[in-house]
Amino acid sequence: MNTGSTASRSTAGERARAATRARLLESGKTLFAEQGLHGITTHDIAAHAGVAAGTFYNHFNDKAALFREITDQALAGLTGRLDAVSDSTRDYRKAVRLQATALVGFAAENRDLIRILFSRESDATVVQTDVLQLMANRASIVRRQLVDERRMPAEIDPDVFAQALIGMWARVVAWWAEDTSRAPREVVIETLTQIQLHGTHPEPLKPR
Amino acid sequence: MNTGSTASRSTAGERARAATRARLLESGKTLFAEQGLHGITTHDIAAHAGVAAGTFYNHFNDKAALFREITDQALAGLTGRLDAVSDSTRDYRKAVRLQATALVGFAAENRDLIRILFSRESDATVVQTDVLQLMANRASIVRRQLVDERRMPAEIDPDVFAQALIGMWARVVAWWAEDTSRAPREVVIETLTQIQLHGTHPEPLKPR
Amino acid sequence: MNTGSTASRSTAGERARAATRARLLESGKTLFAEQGLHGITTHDIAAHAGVAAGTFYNHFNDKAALFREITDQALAGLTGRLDAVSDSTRDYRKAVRLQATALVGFAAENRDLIRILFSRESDATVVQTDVLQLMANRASIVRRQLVDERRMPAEIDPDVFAQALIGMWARVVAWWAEDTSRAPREVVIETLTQIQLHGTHPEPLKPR
Amino acid sequence: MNTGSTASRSTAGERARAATRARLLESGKTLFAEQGLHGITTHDIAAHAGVAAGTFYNHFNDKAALFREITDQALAGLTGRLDAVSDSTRDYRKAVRLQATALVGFAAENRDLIRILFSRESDATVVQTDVLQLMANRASIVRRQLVDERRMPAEIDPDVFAQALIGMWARVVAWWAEDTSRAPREVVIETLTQIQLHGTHPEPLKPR
DNA sequence: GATGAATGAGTATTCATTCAT
DNA sequence: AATGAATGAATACTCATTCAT
Repeated sequence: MNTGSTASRSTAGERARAATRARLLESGKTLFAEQGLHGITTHDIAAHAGVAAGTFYNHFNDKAALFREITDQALAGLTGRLDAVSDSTRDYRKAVRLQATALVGFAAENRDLIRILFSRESDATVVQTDVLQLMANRASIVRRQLVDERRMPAEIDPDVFAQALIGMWARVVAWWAEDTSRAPREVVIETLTQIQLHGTHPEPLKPR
Repeated sequence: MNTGSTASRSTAGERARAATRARLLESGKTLFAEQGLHGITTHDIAAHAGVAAGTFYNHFNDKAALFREITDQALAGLTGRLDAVSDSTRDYRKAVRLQATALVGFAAENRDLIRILFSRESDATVVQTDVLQLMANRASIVRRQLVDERRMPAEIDPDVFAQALIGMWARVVAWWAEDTSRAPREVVIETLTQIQLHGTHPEPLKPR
Repeated sequence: MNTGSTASRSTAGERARAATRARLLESGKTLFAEQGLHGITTHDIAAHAGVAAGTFYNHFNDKAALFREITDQALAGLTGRLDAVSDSTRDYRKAVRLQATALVGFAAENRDLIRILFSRESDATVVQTDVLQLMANRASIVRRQLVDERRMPAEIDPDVFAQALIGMWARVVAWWAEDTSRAPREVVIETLTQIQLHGTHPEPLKPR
Repeated sequence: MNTGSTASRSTAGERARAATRARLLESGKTLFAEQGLHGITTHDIAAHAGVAAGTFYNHFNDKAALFREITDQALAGLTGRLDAVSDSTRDYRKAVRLQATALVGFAAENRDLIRILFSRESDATVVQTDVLQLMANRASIVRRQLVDERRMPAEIDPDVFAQALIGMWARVVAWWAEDTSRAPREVVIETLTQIQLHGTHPEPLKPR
C-alpha cells in the first residue's frame, strides 16, 4: 500500500470525474442558451460533452438539476460582480456607472449565461431563485436611497420603478449578448448609465 | 334536400364551426397563460373547450398554429390600441401618457394575453413575429422624434434606448398583470409616464 | 344529427375500446402468469394484444394498474366462489368438501390467475390486498368455529392454524394449476378435504 | 521480495478477499430479505458492504450468482438441520416434533434467509434448485413411510400431501419469521407438530 | 364537422456490467 | 484486489397527430 501512488490514483479519478462534470456543465450552458430547457435532451448534452447518455446521471440527478446548477452559478457570478462594485464609492453617479459596467462586463464574458438567465425558459418551477425578482430586490435598495435623497419625484412608485429598472437592464443586456456587434460595449454602458441618471434628479428636489 | 334549407343549414354549420374555433382559442389563451406552451397539451385545450381531441385539428394545423394565432391576435390588439392614440396629439408629454394609458388598459383587459406575450415561453421559433422586436420598432419612432427634437442627450444610443424602453414596458406590465392588486392602475400609468419623461429633456438641448 | 346513427356510432367506438381493453387484460394475465410482473414489459403486453405500445396507456395508468386490476378480478372471482358455497350447508364435513371443490374448480378454470395470485410476484407494494392474508382471515372463521365446537385440540394455535391452512391451499392449488395432469381433479379435492378433516376431530373433544 | 513475507502477504490477501466476499454475502442477505431480488441493485449491496461497485464483480459473476449462492447456502443450512434430526429416533411422533423444532429453530436464527427462501422473489429462473421442490422430496419420504405403515387414509394422494405439507411449513415459518412476536416459538412448533400428527392415525389403519 | 381510439416516435431515467488505473 | 467512472441497452411513460366511423 504505497500511500503516494494510492493518493495519485485517487486524484486522477477525481480529476477525470471533475473534468467530465465540467464538460457536461459547459455543454449544458451552450445548448440551453441555444435551445432552452425544453428544446434540449439529456442525450444532446451528453453527446455534446462526448460521453454516454447514462454518464449524465452519474453527475446530475436529472435535467432540472443541471439547469438549476447553471442558473445558480450564473446568478452567483452576476451578483458577485455587482456586489464587488456596490461599496466602492459613495458618489451616486459613479455608482450607477460602475453597476452598468459590471453588468455589461459580465454579459460580455458570459453570453450563454445571460441568454439563459434573462430569456424565455427560466422557469420558476426549475430555477429556485427568480433572477429578475432578485434583481428587483437589489433595485429596491437603489430606489430607497433615491427616495431618501429626494431625487425621485413622488409620482414614481418605488415598486413599479424597481420592475422598470430590471426590465430595462435585462432586456438591454440580453439583446446585446445575443450579438455584441449590435453596439460597442462602451455605448451600452453609457446609455444604461445616462437613462438611469436622467430618470433621477441631479439635485435633491425641493420640498413642496 | 331543399336548397333553401341546405343554405341555412350550411350557415348554421358555419356558425357552429366558428363557435368551436372561438372556444378553442379562448381555452388556449387561458391555459397557455397559466402553464405556458410546453405545459399544456392539445388534449388539455380540447377538453377545456369541451370538444374531442381530434376536433382541435379540424381548426388548427398544429399546436404551434394555435399559439401563433393567439399571439398574433394579441399583438394586433395591442398595436391597434397604441396606434389609436399615437396620432391624437402633437404634445409629446401628452402622447407619452396616452401610450402608457393604452398599454396598461390593454393589460388590464387582456391579462392572459399579456402573460403569454411577455412571459417565458414566447419562443422565437414558435412565434414568428417577435413581439418585443415589434415594440422595439415602435419605440424607434419615438426615439427618432426625440433625437430630431434634440431632447435626448447624445450619450444615449437610439437602439439601446429602444430596447430599454420595451424592456421596461414589458416587465412592468407583465408584473402588474400577474396581480393587479400590486399597484393601482393609475400609479402604474403615472410611473411609466414619469420615468419616460424624466429620461428625456423637457426642452430641446442646446447645440454644443 | 340522426340520434340513432349517433348512438350506434358511439356504441361501436365503445365496443372497440372495450375489446382492446379486454385483449390487454387477457394478454396481461397470460404473460404475467408466465413471467411475473418484472419479467414482462408494457411493450410485451401491447404486442401480445396486437396494439401499439402507446395504446396500453389509453386503458391503464401504468403497468401496476393493469396488474392490480388482474389480481383484484382474480380475488373477487375466488372469494365469490368460496362465498357462494359457504352458506349452502351446516354440515361441517360437507362444507369443507364444498370449499375444496370451489377452490379447485376456480383453479381449473383460471390457471393463469392462480399462478399470478399464489406465485412469486404478488408484490405487496403492487397488489392492494394481500391474497393470502385475506384467505387467512377467511380461515379464521373456520378456525373459530372449530374452537367453539371444541373440535380442535388445545395445542393447535388458531393463528398458526390459519396460516398453515392457507399455505396448504395455496401451494397445492398453484402446484396443480401449473400442470393439471399432475393429479386428477377429484383426487386433489378429496385429498384437501381429507387432510383438513383429519386435522380436526369428528366429535367435539371432551372437556378436560 | 522476501519469499517468507511474500507468502504471508499472500495469505493476508486471501483473508482480506474472503472477508470482502463474506461482507457482500451478508449484505445481500440483509437487503434481499428486505427488498427482494428486484428491489436491490448491485450498487446497494456494494455500498452496504462498504466496498466499491466494481468489487462486487471480483467476487460474483453477476447479481443472480450472489442470490443463488445465498439461497444455496440457506438451503444447505436448512437441509443440514433437518438431516441432523432425521436419524435420531425411530419414534414417528418424536421424529415429527424434532423436524418441526429444527425448522422453527432455523427460522429463528436465519430470519433473513427464511424470508428470501419462502417469500415472493425466489424466482425459479434464478434459483436453480427449487427450495420447495426439495422440501417436497423430503416430505415424500415421510409420506411413503406413512403409507407403508398404513397410517394415512387411501383418499390422501401422496403427491398432493407432499405439496400440502411444504405449503404449510413454508407459509407458517415465513409468517412467523417476519415477526417472531406473532406467536411463541414453542406454540409454533407444537402447532406444526399437532397438525401433522392429526393428519395421520396414531395406529395403523385396519385393512379394508 | 365531430369524434375518440389508436398510433409510435420521442425522452428521461435506471442499473447491471466493464475496464483502465 | 480494489476502485469508481463510464457505459449503453432497456423501459416506462407522454403526447402531438392521424383517421376510420
